[in-house]
Amino acid sequence: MIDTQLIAPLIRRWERRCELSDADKQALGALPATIKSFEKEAYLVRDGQPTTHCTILLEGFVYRQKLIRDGLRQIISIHIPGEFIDLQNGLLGVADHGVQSLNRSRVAQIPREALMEMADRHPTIRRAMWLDTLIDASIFREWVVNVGRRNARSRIAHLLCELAARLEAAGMGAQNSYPLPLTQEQLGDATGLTAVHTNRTLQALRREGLVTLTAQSLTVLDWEELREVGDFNERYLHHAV
Amino acid sequence: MIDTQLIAPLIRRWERRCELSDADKQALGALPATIKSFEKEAYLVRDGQPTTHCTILLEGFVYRQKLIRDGLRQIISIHIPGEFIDLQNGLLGVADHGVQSLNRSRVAQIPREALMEMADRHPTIRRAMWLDTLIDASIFREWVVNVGRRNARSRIAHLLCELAARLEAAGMGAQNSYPLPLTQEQLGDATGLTAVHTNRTLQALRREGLVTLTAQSLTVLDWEELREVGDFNERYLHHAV
DNA sequence: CGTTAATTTGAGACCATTCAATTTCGGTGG
DNA sequence: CCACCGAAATTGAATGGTCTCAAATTAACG
Repeated sequence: MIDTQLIAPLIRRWERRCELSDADKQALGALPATIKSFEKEAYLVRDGQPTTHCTILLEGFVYRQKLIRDGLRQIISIHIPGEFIDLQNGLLGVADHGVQSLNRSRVAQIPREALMEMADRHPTIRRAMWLDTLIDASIFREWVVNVGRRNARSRIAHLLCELAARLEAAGMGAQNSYPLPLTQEQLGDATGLTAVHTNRTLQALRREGLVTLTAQSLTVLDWEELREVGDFNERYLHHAV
Repeated sequence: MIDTQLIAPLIRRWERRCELSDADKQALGALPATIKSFEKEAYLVRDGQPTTHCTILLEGFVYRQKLIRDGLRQIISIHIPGEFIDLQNGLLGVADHGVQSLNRSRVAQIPREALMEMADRHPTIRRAMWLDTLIDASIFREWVVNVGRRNARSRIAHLLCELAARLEAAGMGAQNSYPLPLTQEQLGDATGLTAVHTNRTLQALRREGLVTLTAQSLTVLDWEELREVGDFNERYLHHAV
Protein backbone atom coordinates (compact mmCIF):
# COMPACT_ATOMS: atom_id res chain seq x y z
CA MET A 1 0.00 0.00 0.00
CA ILE A 2 1.21 3.45 -0.91
CA ASP A 3 0.41 6.48 1.12
CA THR A 4 -1.35 8.58 -1.51
CA GLN A 5 0.41 11.57 -0.05
CA LEU A 6 3.70 10.19 -1.30
CA ILE A 7 2.70 10.03 -4.92
CA ALA A 8 0.81 13.32 -4.92
CA PRO A 9 3.31 14.89 -7.36
CA LEU A 10 2.81 12.01 -9.79
CA ILE A 11 -0.97 12.29 -9.60
CA ARG A 12 -0.85 16.05 -9.95
CA ARG A 13 1.26 15.69 -13.08
CA TRP A 14 -1.07 13.12 -14.62
CA GLU A 15 -4.15 15.16 -13.81
CA ARG A 16 -2.89 17.98 -15.95
CA ARG A 17 -3.49 15.85 -19.01
CA CYS A 18 -6.23 13.38 -18.07
CA GLU A 19 -9.03 12.87 -15.61
CA LEU A 20 -8.33 10.25 -12.97
CA SER A 21 -11.43 8.72 -11.38
CA ASP A 22 -11.61 7.96 -7.67
CA ALA A 23 -11.31 4.31 -8.59
CA ASP A 24 -8.10 5.09 -10.45
CA LYS A 25 -6.65 6.85 -7.46
CA GLN A 26 -7.71 4.08 -5.13
CA ALA A 27 -6.07 1.53 -7.38
CA LEU A 28 -2.87 3.55 -7.30
CA GLY A 29 -3.00 3.70 -3.53
CA ALA A 30 -3.66 -0.04 -3.33
CA LEU A 31 -0.50 -0.95 -5.25
CA PRO A 32 1.96 -3.03 -3.30
CA ALA A 33 5.05 -0.89 -3.02
CA THR A 34 8.33 -0.85 -1.20
CA ILE A 35 9.70 2.48 -0.16
CA LYS A 36 13.46 2.63 -0.47
CA SER A 37 16.20 5.17 -0.02
CA PHE A 38 19.38 5.40 -2.06
CA GLU A 39 22.58 7.18 -1.19
CA LYS A 40 24.35 9.43 -3.63
CA GLU A 41 25.82 7.42 -6.53
CA ALA A 42 23.98 4.23 -5.49
CA TYR A 43 22.60 2.07 -8.28
CA LEU A 44 18.83 1.67 -8.55
CA VAL A 45 19.33 -0.63 -11.53
CA ARG A 46 22.48 -2.00 -13.09
CA ASP A 47 22.96 -2.37 -16.82
CA GLY A 48 22.31 -5.96 -17.86
CA GLN A 49 20.40 -6.89 -14.73
CA PRO A 50 17.02 -8.66 -14.94
CA THR A 51 14.35 -6.30 -13.65
CA THR A 52 11.32 -7.11 -11.55
CA HIS A 53 9.77 -3.79 -10.68
CA CYS A 54 9.08 -0.25 -11.76
CA THR A 55 9.91 2.80 -9.72
CA ILE A 56 8.33 6.11 -8.84
CA LEU A 57 10.78 8.79 -7.80
CA LEU A 58 9.51 10.45 -4.61
CA GLU A 59 12.41 12.64 -3.50
CA GLY A 60 15.81 13.51 -4.88
CA PHE A 61 17.22 13.12 -8.37
CA VAL A 62 18.34 10.11 -10.39
CA TYR A 63 19.93 9.68 -13.80
CA ARG A 64 20.15 7.05 -16.52
CA GLN A 65 23.59 6.17 -17.71
CA LYS A 66 25.58 3.94 -20.02
CA LEU A 67 29.28 3.17 -20.19
CA ILE A 68 31.20 2.53 -23.38
CA ARG A 69 34.01 0.04 -23.67
CA ASP A 70 36.85 2.40 -22.84
CA GLY A 71 35.10 3.57 -19.70
CA LEU A 72 33.60 6.84 -20.86
CA ARG A 73 30.18 7.52 -19.43
CA GLN A 74 27.15 9.05 -21.10
CA ILE A 75 24.24 10.27 -19.02
CA ILE A 76 21.06 9.73 -20.96
CA SER A 77 18.49 11.52 -18.86
CA ILE A 78 17.97 13.14 -15.51
CA HIS A 79 14.82 12.60 -13.50
CA ILE A 80 13.06 14.76 -10.96
CA PRO A 81 10.60 13.86 -8.19
CA GLY A 82 7.15 12.77 -9.28
CA GLU A 83 8.40 10.99 -12.37
CA PHE A 84 7.86 7.36 -13.18
CA ILE A 85 11.30 6.01 -13.82
CA ASP A 86 11.98 2.58 -15.09
CA LEU A 87 8.88 1.86 -16.90
CA GLN A 88 11.70 1.58 -19.42
CA ASN A 89 13.87 -1.04 -17.80
CA GLY A 90 11.06 -2.53 -15.75
CA LEU A 91 8.83 -3.48 -18.63
CA LEU A 92 11.56 -4.70 -20.95
CA GLY A 93 12.71 -7.38 -18.52
CA VAL A 94 16.45 -6.81 -18.76
CA ALA A 95 18.01 -3.44 -18.07
CA ASP A 96 19.79 -1.96 -21.09
CA HIS A 97 21.24 0.88 -19.03
CA GLY A 98 22.03 1.80 -15.45
CA VAL A 99 20.04 4.07 -13.17
CA GLN A 100 21.86 5.89 -10.39
CA SER A 101 20.96 8.25 -7.62
CA LEU A 102 22.29 11.77 -8.14
CA ASN A 103 21.97 12.76 -4.52
CA ARG A 104 20.12 10.99 -1.73
CA SER A 105 16.79 9.81 -3.11
CA ARG A 106 13.62 8.06 -2.04
CA VAL A 107 11.55 5.89 -4.33
CA ALA A 108 8.54 3.57 -4.38
CA GLN A 109 9.21 0.25 -6.07
CA ILE A 110 6.26 -1.58 -7.56
CA PRO A 111 6.37 -5.18 -8.81
CA ARG A 112 5.93 -5.27 -12.55
CA GLU A 113 3.04 -7.75 -12.48
CA ALA A 114 0.99 -5.74 -10.02
CA LEU A 115 1.54 -2.63 -12.07
CA MET A 116 0.56 -4.29 -15.32
CA GLU A 117 -2.57 -5.84 -13.86
CA MET A 118 -3.61 -2.47 -12.57
CA ALA A 119 -2.90 -0.97 -15.97
CA ASP A 120 -5.05 -3.60 -17.64
CA ARG A 121 -7.99 -2.65 -15.45
CA HIS A 122 -7.55 1.13 -15.60
CA PRO A 123 -7.38 2.58 -19.09
CA THR A 124 -6.74 6.12 -17.97
CA ILE A 125 -3.76 5.17 -15.83
CA ARG A 126 -2.46 2.92 -18.55
CA ARG A 127 -2.54 5.77 -21.03
CA ALA A 128 -0.89 8.12 -18.59
CA MET A 129 1.91 5.62 -18.15
CA TRP A 130 2.26 5.09 -21.88
CA LEU A 131 2.36 8.82 -22.44
CA ASP A 132 5.08 9.09 -19.83
CA THR A 133 7.20 6.62 -21.74
CA LEU A 134 6.49 8.47 -24.99
CA ILE A 135 7.54 11.77 -23.48
CA ASP A 136 10.68 10.14 -22.14
CA ALA A 137 11.37 8.99 -25.68
CA SER A 138 10.80 12.51 -26.99
CA ILE A 139 13.37 13.81 -24.52
CA PHE A 140 15.85 11.15 -25.64
CA ARG A 141 15.37 12.32 -29.21
CA GLU A 142 16.12 15.88 -28.27
CA TRP A 143 19.24 14.70 -26.46
CA VAL A 144 20.41 12.91 -29.61
CA VAL A 145 20.13 16.24 -31.40
CA ASN A 146 21.80 18.09 -28.55
CA VAL A 147 24.93 15.97 -28.36
CA GLY A 148 24.92 15.25 -32.09
CA ARG A 149 24.66 18.69 -33.62
CA ARG A 150 25.12 21.49 -31.12
CA ASN A 151 28.38 23.00 -29.93
CA ALA A 152 29.43 22.96 -26.29
CA ARG A 153 27.88 26.31 -25.50
CA SER A 154 24.49 25.38 -26.93
CA ARG A 155 24.51 21.91 -25.44
CA ILE A 156 24.94 23.16 -21.92
CA ALA A 157 22.51 26.03 -22.33
CA HIS A 158 19.96 23.63 -23.78
CA LEU A 159 20.28 21.12 -20.97
CA LEU A 160 19.94 23.83 -18.35
CA CYS A 161 16.84 25.15 -20.12
CA GLU A 162 15.30 21.71 -20.13
CA LEU A 163 15.94 21.06 -16.47
CA ALA A 164 14.73 24.50 -15.45
CA ALA A 165 11.57 24.09 -17.53
CA ARG A 166 10.79 20.68 -16.07
CA LEU A 167 11.49 21.78 -12.51
CA GLU A 168 9.33 24.84 -13.05
CA ALA A 169 6.48 22.69 -14.38
CA ALA A 170 6.81 20.43 -11.36
CA GLY A 171 6.43 23.43 -9.10
CA MET A 172 9.91 23.09 -7.66
CA GLY A 173 11.87 26.22 -7.02
CA ALA A 174 10.94 29.84 -7.36
CA GLN A 175 12.26 33.07 -8.86
CA ASN A 176 14.00 31.16 -11.62
CA SER A 177 15.99 29.24 -9.06
CA TYR A 178 15.80 25.47 -8.92
CA PRO A 179 17.33 22.68 -6.87
CA LEU A 180 19.85 20.76 -8.98
CA PRO A 181 22.64 18.75 -7.37
CA LEU A 182 24.78 18.30 -10.45
CA THR A 183 28.58 18.34 -10.63
CA GLN A 184 30.34 19.71 -13.68
CA GLU A 185 31.61 16.25 -14.45
CA GLN A 186 28.05 14.94 -14.55
CA LEU A 187 26.96 17.90 -16.63
CA GLY A 188 29.75 16.99 -19.04
CA ASP A 189 28.66 13.37 -19.12
CA ALA A 190 25.14 14.51 -19.96
CA THR A 191 26.28 16.70 -22.83
CA GLY A 192 29.06 14.55 -24.24
CA LEU A 193 31.82 16.92 -23.13
CA THR A 194 34.81 16.61 -20.81
CA ALA A 195 34.66 18.09 -17.34
CA VAL A 196 37.36 20.58 -18.27
CA HIS A 197 35.59 21.93 -21.28
CA THR A 198 32.30 21.95 -19.42
CA ASN A 199 33.93 24.13 -16.83
CA ARG A 200 35.25 26.63 -19.35
CA THR A 201 31.96 26.79 -21.20
CA LEU A 202 30.02 27.25 -17.99
CA GLN A 203 32.28 30.10 -17.02
CA ALA A 204 31.46 31.84 -20.26
CA LEU A 205 27.72 31.47 -19.65
CA ARG A 206 28.20 32.85 -16.14
CA ARG A 207 30.37 35.72 -17.31
CA GLU A 208 27.66 36.73 -19.74
CA GLY A 209 25.10 36.74 -16.95
CA LEU A 210 22.92 33.92 -18.23
CA VAL A 211 22.99 31.45 -15.33
CA THR A 212 24.35 30.60 -11.95
CA LEU A 213 25.08 26.96 -11.23
CA THR A 214 26.22 25.95 -7.79
CA ALA A 215 26.65 22.47 -6.41
CA GLN A 216 23.05 22.43 -5.28
CA SER A 217 21.06 24.76 -7.44
CA LEU A 218 20.56 26.35 -10.81
CA THR A 219 19.47 29.93 -11.28
CA VAL A 220 18.45 31.27 -14.65
CA LEU A 221 19.36 34.95 -14.82
CA ASP A 222 18.40 35.63 -18.43
CA TRP A 223 15.77 33.24 -19.76
CA GLU A 224 15.46 34.94 -23.09
CA GLU A 225 19.11 34.73 -23.91
CA LEU A 226 19.70 31.26 -22.44
CA ARG A 227 16.89 29.93 -24.58
CA GLU A 228 18.41 31.60 -27.59
CA VAL A 229 21.89 30.24 -26.94
CA GLY A 230 20.54 26.76 -26.23
CA ASP A 231 18.27 26.75 -29.30
CA PHE A 232 15.58 25.66 -26.88
CA ASN A 233 12.00 24.99 -27.97
CA GLU A 234 10.06 23.26 -25.26
CA ARG A 235 7.57 21.59 -27.55
CA TYR A 236 9.37 18.29 -27.15
CA LEU A 237 8.54 18.26 -23.44
CA HIS A 238 4.83 17.95 -24.30
CA HIS A 239 3.85 19.72 -21.13
CA ALA A 240 0.43 20.64 -22.42
CA VAL A 241 -0.52 17.14 -23.51
CA MET B 1 -9.54 -2.65 -44.05
CA ILE B 2 -5.97 -3.83 -44.30
CA ASP B 3 -4.94 -6.76 -46.39
CA THR B 4 -3.37 -8.96 -43.71
CA GLN B 5 -0.74 -9.87 -46.25
CA LEU B 6 0.54 -6.33 -46.14
CA ILE B 7 1.24 -6.30 -42.45
CA ALA B 8 2.62 -9.82 -42.32
CA PRO B 9 6.09 -8.55 -41.35
CA LEU B 10 4.62 -6.61 -38.44
CA ILE B 11 2.66 -9.61 -37.21
CA ARG B 12 5.65 -11.90 -37.61
CA ARG B 13 7.75 -9.55 -35.53
CA TRP B 14 5.14 -9.32 -32.78
CA GLU B 15 4.61 -13.06 -32.70
CA ARG B 16 8.21 -13.59 -31.75
CA ARG B 17 7.49 -12.11 -28.37
CA CYS B 18 3.78 -12.68 -27.73
CA GLU B 19 0.90 -14.86 -28.78
CA LEU B 20 -1.66 -13.11 -30.96
CA SER B 21 -5.11 -14.71 -30.92
CA ASP B 22 -7.18 -14.99 -34.07
CA ALA B 23 -9.37 -12.25 -32.69
CA ASP B 24 -6.30 -10.06 -32.38
CA LYS B 25 -5.33 -10.65 -35.97
CA GLN B 26 -8.86 -10.06 -37.16
CA ALA B 27 -8.96 -6.78 -35.29
CA LEU B 28 -5.73 -5.75 -36.96
CA GLY B 29 -7.14 -6.63 -40.36
CA ALA B 30 -10.33 -4.72 -39.62
CA LEU B 31 -8.52 -1.47 -38.92
CA PRO B 32 -9.44 1.38 -41.25
CA ALA B 33 -6.26 2.18 -43.09
CA THR B 34 -5.09 4.26 -45.98
CA ILE B 35 -2.26 2.91 -48.08
CA LYS B 36 0.04 5.64 -49.26
CA SER B 37 3.28 5.93 -51.17
CA PHE B 38 5.99 8.50 -50.59
CA GLU B 39 8.74 9.56 -52.92
CA LYS B 40 12.32 9.86 -51.80
CA GLU B 41 12.77 12.75 -49.38
CA ALA B 42 8.99 13.28 -49.02
CA TYR B 43 7.69 14.16 -45.58
CA LEU B 44 5.42 11.69 -43.80
CA VAL B 45 5.13 14.10 -40.89
CA ARG B 46 6.46 17.59 -40.41
CA ASP B 47 7.88 18.87 -37.16
CA GLY B 48 5.27 20.91 -35.32
CA GLN B 49 2.33 19.55 -37.26
CA PRO B 50 -0.77 18.23 -35.45
CA THR B 51 -1.02 14.49 -36.04
CA THR B 52 -4.10 12.42 -36.63
CA HIS B 53 -2.85 8.96 -37.43
CA CYS B 54 -0.20 6.34 -36.83
CA THR B 55 1.73 4.60 -39.54
CA ILE B 56 2.96 1.12 -40.34
CA LEU B 57 5.91 0.99 -42.71
CA LEU B 58 5.21 -1.59 -45.41
CA GLU B 59 8.01 -1.07 -47.93
CA GLY B 60 11.07 1.12 -48.13
CA PHE B 61 12.89 3.03 -45.44
CA VAL B 62 12.08 6.19 -43.49
CA TYR B 63 13.94 8.25 -40.93
CA ARG B 64 13.16 10.61 -38.07
CA GLN B 65 14.87 13.94 -38.15
CA LYS B 66 15.22 17.26 -36.40
CA LEU B 67 16.77 20.52 -37.53
CA ILE B 68 18.58 22.95 -35.25
CA ARG B 69 18.42 26.69 -35.62
CA ASP B 70 21.42 27.09 -37.90
CA GLY B 71 20.11 24.47 -40.28
CA LEU B 72 22.14 21.45 -39.25
CA ARG B 73 20.20 18.23 -39.35
CA GLN B 74 20.28 15.30 -36.96
CA ILE B 75 18.77 12.00 -37.96
CA ILE B 76 17.33 10.35 -34.87
CA SER B 77 16.42 6.91 -36.13
CA ILE B 78 16.07 4.87 -39.26
CA HIS B 79 13.13 2.54 -39.78
CA ILE B 80 12.78 -0.61 -41.79
CA PRO B 81 9.69 -2.36 -43.22
CA GLY B 82 7.39 -4.00 -40.70
CA GLU B 83 7.95 -1.36 -38.06
CA PHE B 84 5.28 0.74 -36.45
CA ILE B 85 6.46 4.28 -36.94
CA ASP B 86 4.77 7.23 -35.43
CA LEU B 87 3.22 5.75 -32.47
CA GLN B 88 5.53 8.46 -31.23
CA ASN B 89 4.19 11.48 -33.05
CA GLY B 90 0.74 10.00 -33.56
CA LEU B 91 -0.09 9.50 -29.92
CA LEU B 92 1.40 12.72 -28.65
CA GLY B 93 -0.86 14.87 -30.82
CA VAL B 94 1.74 17.30 -32.12
CA ALA B 95 4.83 16.13 -33.94
CA ASP B 96 8.06 17.03 -32.16
CA HIS B 97 10.17 15.88 -35.09
CA GLY B 98 9.93 15.21 -38.79
CA VAL B 99 9.62 11.86 -40.52
CA GLN B 100 10.91 11.52 -44.06
CA SER B 101 11.11 8.81 -46.66
CA LEU B 102 14.63 7.61 -47.34
CA ASN B 103 13.80 6.07 -50.69
CA ARG B 104 10.40 5.35 -52.17
CA SER B 105 8.21 3.91 -49.44
CA ARG B 106 4.74 2.53 -48.88
CA VAL B 107 2.87 2.82 -45.62
CA ALA B 108 -0.49 2.12 -44.00
CA GLN B 109 -1.93 5.08 -42.12
CA ILE B 110 -4.36 4.36 -39.30
CA PRO B 111 -6.46 7.01 -37.56
CA ARG B 112 -5.35 7.42 -33.98
CA GLU B 113 -8.81 6.90 -32.48
CA ALA B 114 -9.42 3.63 -34.29
CA LEU B 115 -6.02 2.38 -33.21
CA MET B 116 -6.53 3.35 -29.59
CA GLU B 117 -9.99 1.77 -29.45
CA MET B 118 -8.57 -1.42 -30.82
CA ALA B 119 -5.77 -1.26 -28.30
CA ASP B 120 -8.27 -0.83 -25.47
CA ARG B 121 -10.03 -4.02 -26.48
CA HIS B 122 -6.94 -6.13 -27.23
CA PRO B 123 -4.44 -6.32 -24.37
CA THR B 124 -1.90 -8.35 -26.30
CA ILE B 125 -1.76 -5.91 -29.18
CA ARG B 126 -1.68 -3.00 -26.81
CA ARG B 127 1.33 -4.47 -25.06
CA ALA B 128 3.04 -5.22 -28.34
CA MET B 129 2.59 -1.61 -29.35
CA TRP B 130 3.83 -0.33 -26.02
CA LEU B 131 6.84 -2.60 -26.22
CA ASP B 132 7.58 -1.23 -29.68
CA THR B 133 7.66 2.29 -28.32
CA LEU B 134 9.86 1.15 -25.43
CA ILE B 135 12.31 -0.49 -27.79
CA ASP B 136 12.34 2.64 -29.92
CA ALA B 137 13.23 4.54 -26.77
CA SER B 138 16.01 2.07 -26.01
CA ILE B 139 17.44 2.67 -29.46
CA PHE B 140 17.28 6.42 -28.92
CA ARG B 141 19.25 5.96 -25.72
CA GLU B 142 21.95 4.03 -27.50
CA TRP B 143 22.12 6.78 -30.11
CA VAL B 144 22.65 9.37 -27.39
CA VAL B 145 25.64 7.32 -26.26
CA ASN B 146 26.82 6.84 -29.82
CA VAL B 147 26.94 10.49 -30.78
CA GLY B 148 27.83 11.62 -27.28
CA ARG B 149 30.82 9.47 -26.42
CA ARG B 150 32.19 7.52 -29.39
CA ASN B 151 34.64 8.75 -32.00
CA ALA B 152 33.79 8.88 -35.68
CA ARG B 153 35.11 5.41 -36.40
CA SER B 154 33.08 3.78 -33.65
CA ARG B 155 29.97 5.79 -34.37
CA ILE B 156 29.78 4.65 -37.94
CA ALA B 157 30.69 1.07 -37.16
CA HIS B 158 28.06 1.02 -34.43
CA LEU B 159 25.32 2.37 -36.65
CA LEU B 160 26.14 -0.11 -39.39
CA CYS B 161 26.06 -2.93 -36.84
CA GLU B 162 22.66 -1.84 -35.62
CA LEU B 163 21.14 -1.60 -39.06
CA ALA B 164 22.61 -4.92 -40.15
CA ALA B 165 21.36 -6.60 -36.98
CA ARG B 166 17.86 -5.23 -37.38
CA LEU B 167 17.68 -6.07 -41.07
CA GLU B 168 18.96 -9.55 -40.32
CA ALA B 169 16.30 -10.03 -37.63
CA ALA B 170 13.66 -8.86 -40.08
CA GLY B 171 14.81 -11.49 -42.53
CA MET B 172 15.92 -8.96 -45.10
CA GLY B 173 19.09 -9.67 -46.99
CA ALA B 174 21.36 -12.66 -46.99
CA GLN B 175 25.04 -13.49 -46.73
CA ASN B 176 25.65 -10.48 -44.54
CA SER B 177 24.37 -8.22 -47.27
CA TYR B 178 21.43 -5.94 -46.65
CA PRO B 179 19.42 -3.38 -48.57
CA LEU B 180 20.20 0.12 -47.28
CA PRO B 181 19.68 3.21 -49.45
CA LEU B 182 21.71 5.62 -47.38
CA THR B 183 23.91 8.42 -48.69
CA GLN B 184 27.08 9.40 -46.86
CA GLU B 185 25.52 12.72 -46.01
CA GLN B 186 22.62 10.95 -44.32
CA LEU B 187 25.00 8.61 -42.57
CA GLY B 188 26.80 11.68 -41.27
CA ASP B 189 23.55 13.26 -40.12
CA ALA B 190 22.76 10.07 -38.23
CA THR B 191 26.11 10.00 -36.45
CA GLY B 192 26.61 13.71 -35.85
CA LEU B 193 29.46 14.01 -38.35
CA THR B 194 30.03 15.99 -41.53
CA ALA B 195 29.67 14.28 -44.88
CA VAL B 196 33.37 14.82 -45.55
CA HIS B 197 34.54 13.18 -42.38
CA THR B 198 32.02 10.40 -42.81
CA ASN B 199 33.53 9.72 -46.20
CA ARG B 200 37.07 9.53 -44.88
CA THR B 201 36.07 7.33 -41.97
CA LEU B 202 34.10 5.02 -44.20
CA GLN B 203 37.09 4.65 -46.47
CA ALA B 204 39.17 3.52 -43.53
CA LEU B 205 36.59 0.89 -42.59
CA ARG B 206 36.52 -0.31 -46.18
CA ARG B 207 40.29 -0.35 -46.50
CA GLU B 208 40.46 -2.55 -43.43
CA GLY B 209 38.01 -4.96 -44.96
CA LEU B 210 35.18 -4.50 -42.47
CA VAL B 211 32.29 -3.37 -44.67
CA THR B 212 31.11 -2.42 -48.10
CA LEU B 213 28.56 0.35 -48.38
CA THR B 214 27.13 1.23 -51.75
CA ALA B 215 24.28 3.56 -52.54
CA GLN B 216 21.81 0.72 -52.17
CA SER B 217 23.26 -1.87 -49.87
CA LEU B 218 25.44 -2.66 -46.90
CA THR B 219 27.67 -5.72 -46.73
CA VAL B 220 29.36 -6.72 -43.52
CA LEU B 221 32.66 -8.42 -44.39
CA ASP B 222 33.99 -8.91 -40.87
CA TRP B 223 31.30 -9.05 -38.22
CA GLU B 224 33.65 -9.80 -35.39
CA GLU B 225 35.85 -6.81 -36.01
CA LEU B 226 33.05 -4.38 -36.94
CA ARG B 227 31.32 -5.23 -33.69
CA GLU B 228 34.56 -4.62 -31.83
CA VAL B 229 35.22 -1.29 -33.52
CA GLY B 230 31.63 -0.17 -33.00
CA ASP B 231 31.55 -1.27 -29.35
CA PHE B 232 28.32 -2.98 -30.31
CA ASN B 233 26.26 -4.99 -27.84
CA GLU B 234 22.85 -5.79 -29.23
CA ARG B 235 21.14 -6.12 -25.89
CA TYR B 236 19.55 -2.71 -26.37
CA LEU B 237 17.63 -3.98 -29.39
CA HIS B 238 15.70 -6.36 -27.14
CA HIS B 239 15.25 -8.80 -29.96
CA ALA B 240 14.58 -11.71 -27.65
CA VAL B 241 11.87 -9.97 -25.68
C1' DC C 1 40.90 21.68 10.64
C1' DG C 2 42.59 18.17 7.91
C1' DT C 3 41.30 15.45 3.95
C1' DT C 4 39.11 14.45 -0.21
C1' DA C 5 36.22 15.87 -3.93
C1' DA C 6 35.19 19.45 -7.11
C1' DT C 7 36.48 23.36 -9.68
C1' DT C 8 39.72 26.06 -12.15
C1' DT C 9 43.78 27.21 -15.06
C1' DG C 10 47.41 26.49 -18.73
C1' DA C 11 49.56 24.67 -22.73
C1' DG C 12 49.86 21.56 -26.45
C1' DA C 13 47.96 17.99 -29.42
C1' DC C 14 44.45 16.06 -32.20
C1' DC C 15 40.11 14.89 -34.16
C1' DA C 16 36.76 16.71 -36.84
C1' DT C 17 35.22 20.79 -39.49
C1' DT C 18 35.27 24.07 -43.18
C1' DC C 19 35.72 25.48 -47.74
C1' DA C 20 36.69 24.47 -52.33
C1' DA C 21 37.74 21.77 -56.14
C1' DT C 22 37.68 17.38 -58.56
C1' DT C 23 36.09 12.88 -59.79
C1' DT C 24 32.72 9.30 -60.06
C1' DC C 25 28.21 7.62 -60.48
C1' DG C 26 23.27 7.06 -61.80
C1' DG C 27 19.81 8.41 -64.53
C1' DT C 28 17.83 10.85 -68.56
C1' DG C 29 17.03 12.47 -73.17
C1' DG C 30 18.62 12.80 -77.80
C1' DC D 1 23.85 3.70 -77.09
C1' DC D 2 26.19 7.67 -75.99
C1' DA D 3 26.40 12.45 -74.26
C1' DC D 4 25.02 14.98 -70.78
C1' DC D 5 23.54 16.38 -66.28
C1' DG D 6 23.07 16.77 -61.34
C1' DA D 7 23.86 14.33 -57.24
C1' DA D 8 27.01 11.88 -54.55
C1' DA D 9 31.57 10.67 -53.42
C1' DT D 10 36.30 11.93 -53.01
C1' DT D 11 40.50 14.69 -52.20
C1' DG D 12 43.37 18.53 -50.24
C1' DA D 13 44.74 22.06 -47.10
C1' DA D 14 43.90 25.07 -43.40
C1' DT D 15 41.31 26.16 -39.34
C1' DG D 16 39.38 25.44 -34.92
C1' DG D 17 36.75 23.36 -31.22
C1' DT D 18 37.39 20.12 -27.93
C1' DC D 19 40.43 16.94 -25.57
C1' DT D 20 44.41 15.52 -22.88
C1' DC D 21 47.46 15.86 -19.25
C1' DA D 22 48.98 18.04 -15.26
C1' DA D 23 48.97 21.17 -11.63
C1' DA D 24 46.83 24.62 -8.59
C1' DT D 25 43.04 26.40 -6.18
C1' DT D 26 38.71 26.21 -3.88
C1' DA D 27 34.82 24.04 -1.67
C1' DA D 28 32.65 20.38 1.01
C1' DC D 29 32.53 17.50 4.92
C1' DG D 30 33.42 14.76 9.02
